Amino acid sequence: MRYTKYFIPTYKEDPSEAEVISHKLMLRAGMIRKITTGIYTYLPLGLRCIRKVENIVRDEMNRAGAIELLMPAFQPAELWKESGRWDYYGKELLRFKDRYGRDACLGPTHEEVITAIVRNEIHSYKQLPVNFYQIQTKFRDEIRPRFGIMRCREFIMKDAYSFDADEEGANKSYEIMKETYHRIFKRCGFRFSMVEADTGTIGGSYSHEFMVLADTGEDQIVVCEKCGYAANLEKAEVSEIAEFQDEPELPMQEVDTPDIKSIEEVSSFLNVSPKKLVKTLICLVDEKPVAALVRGDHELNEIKLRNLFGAEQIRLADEEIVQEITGAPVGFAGPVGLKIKIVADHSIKGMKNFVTGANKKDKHLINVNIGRDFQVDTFADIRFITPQDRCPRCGNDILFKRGIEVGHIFKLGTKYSKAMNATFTDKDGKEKPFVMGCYGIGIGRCVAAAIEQSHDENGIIFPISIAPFEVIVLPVQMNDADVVKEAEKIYHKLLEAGIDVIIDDRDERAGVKFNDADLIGIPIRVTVGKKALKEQKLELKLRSEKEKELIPLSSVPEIVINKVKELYDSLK
RNA sequence: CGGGACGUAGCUCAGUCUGGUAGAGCACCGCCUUCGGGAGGCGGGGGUCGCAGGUUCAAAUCCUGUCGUCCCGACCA
Repeated sequence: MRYTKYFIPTYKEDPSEAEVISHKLMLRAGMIRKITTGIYTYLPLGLRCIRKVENIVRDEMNRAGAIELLMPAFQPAELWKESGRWDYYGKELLRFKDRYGRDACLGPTHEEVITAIVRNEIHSYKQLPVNFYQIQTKFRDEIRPRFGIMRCREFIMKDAYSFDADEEGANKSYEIMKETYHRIFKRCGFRFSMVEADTGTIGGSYSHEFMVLADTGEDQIVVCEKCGYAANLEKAEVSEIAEFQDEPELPMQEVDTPDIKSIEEVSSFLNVSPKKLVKTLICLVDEKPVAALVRGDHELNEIKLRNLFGAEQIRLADEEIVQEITGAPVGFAGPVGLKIKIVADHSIKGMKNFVTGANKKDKHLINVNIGRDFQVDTFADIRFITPQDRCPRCGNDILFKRGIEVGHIFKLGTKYSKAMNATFTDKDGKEKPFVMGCYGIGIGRCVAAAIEQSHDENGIIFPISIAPFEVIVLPVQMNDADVVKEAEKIYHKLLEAGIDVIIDDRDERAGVKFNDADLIGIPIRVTVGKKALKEQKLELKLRSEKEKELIPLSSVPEIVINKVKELYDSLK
């Protein structure tokens, strides 16, 4: 490719619309441009990176035996009503009516469509297992799109769906995808971690996320370096440690706490540690009120609570409902005398003489005790893990890290096949629902994550596997015929060798070219300058390293080709 | 949906408080010089100041509304 025949509109300054580094750099490098909130054009350079990631993904999916197809983005509402997600998915599903007034949506994911296809086309266990995948544009009307293409409303995703005859087969398919994902992300040059995750709106029995480790990541993950346990913060289990406090139960007492509501306020007003407080949160679990109890210094994990009840929706009750249930304004709720179901975190079990709200305005209770003053219906793990907690598997220290979710795999089981009546005939002649799995990779997000993970003050440092070009040939003096001639020669030799090379043939000053080459992150730079040329030499520089190397003109293109190979090998 | 910030040239921003001829740098076009880390000179083009009302002799500037953008949160995954 010739720079002058291509289109790479770079910016010198950070655009005001961007906050995080990958977003800034993608705009500056001329990779993407915003059309409206969460909607982007991939400019030629950005598209090249997208295609490189796609090709890695395609290559590895094919190797794993998955079969590529392409489903429509346009999806009729009927399918979503069959699966039950038309009502459940919420506003994130981009809905519309066609000219006849029929409900439809733009697909945020394709469980419904693939299940509809498979139930019509696959009828025998002999055709199983099978794994279909596609690389396609998805639509999710995110409530708050941000960070450029990291979280946007229209994005390219690889999604795959496996169908098996039984649990065992489904587990095998899941394991194959796990392995495949490790290979893919390795080839993308990521430092990443696979973590246990919640299944969210996709549903199913269990799932893992693949997180690229980066400080700016949206997700918090918890890892144990000793045993390898790793989980999304919201999923991370808390081990049931019962710290029984050995003290006599004191008489419960009501105290005045005028306008003292928050944990901090109560704690300092009564001069007790937040660990002596119990928070009572009134939640609506599928619209039924439940009181959730956690220690003052802990946070309720609503997802755990939702999963405990197997509920679809959960939310904190608003002021009116709290008033109705507790008889007091928000801030004074307590378990004593409550008529609704009470769920308490394990950490409450051993507490004695703690503080709670009194269900009266401006009153709290001190020296409250379980069993004597109120009953707990269920003890469960319903809080977020904290850095003070131990690894739920091995009991060692845990670390908190941040990550960018680039892949997510789900064991779906028969959730969709049952709901949509997708069955096959098994060996024994019986009709059975397919056991499914689904597997996603955010293609664009991979590009953003790569930048987030690897950049410096001059710009992007792409791993060679997803860089827009592998090599840039940079003639320094465009007014020197020899320099231009040699640069052209090298460019053509590399092209012939099958290298993805660009020559910066612009009549620009050297500084401009160097800065652009650094900004867009081309891994290998071959600089042709008249000084070195006099000695029959060229300069070779890796974007990832500071040092330059002079190489003999006669050794090109071999040295460069070897360098390319070397960089690829480092990603295996 | 709540809180905050912002909207002036392609980009980054000044000017708004205190109303009075719409600016700078970069980018773009032409000429000259320069040529290994975002060059310099001279000349030039480009903006209904987000939009709509209002106040005023006069509005980028003050008031009201509205749209859009970004950040934080809620929500969602």
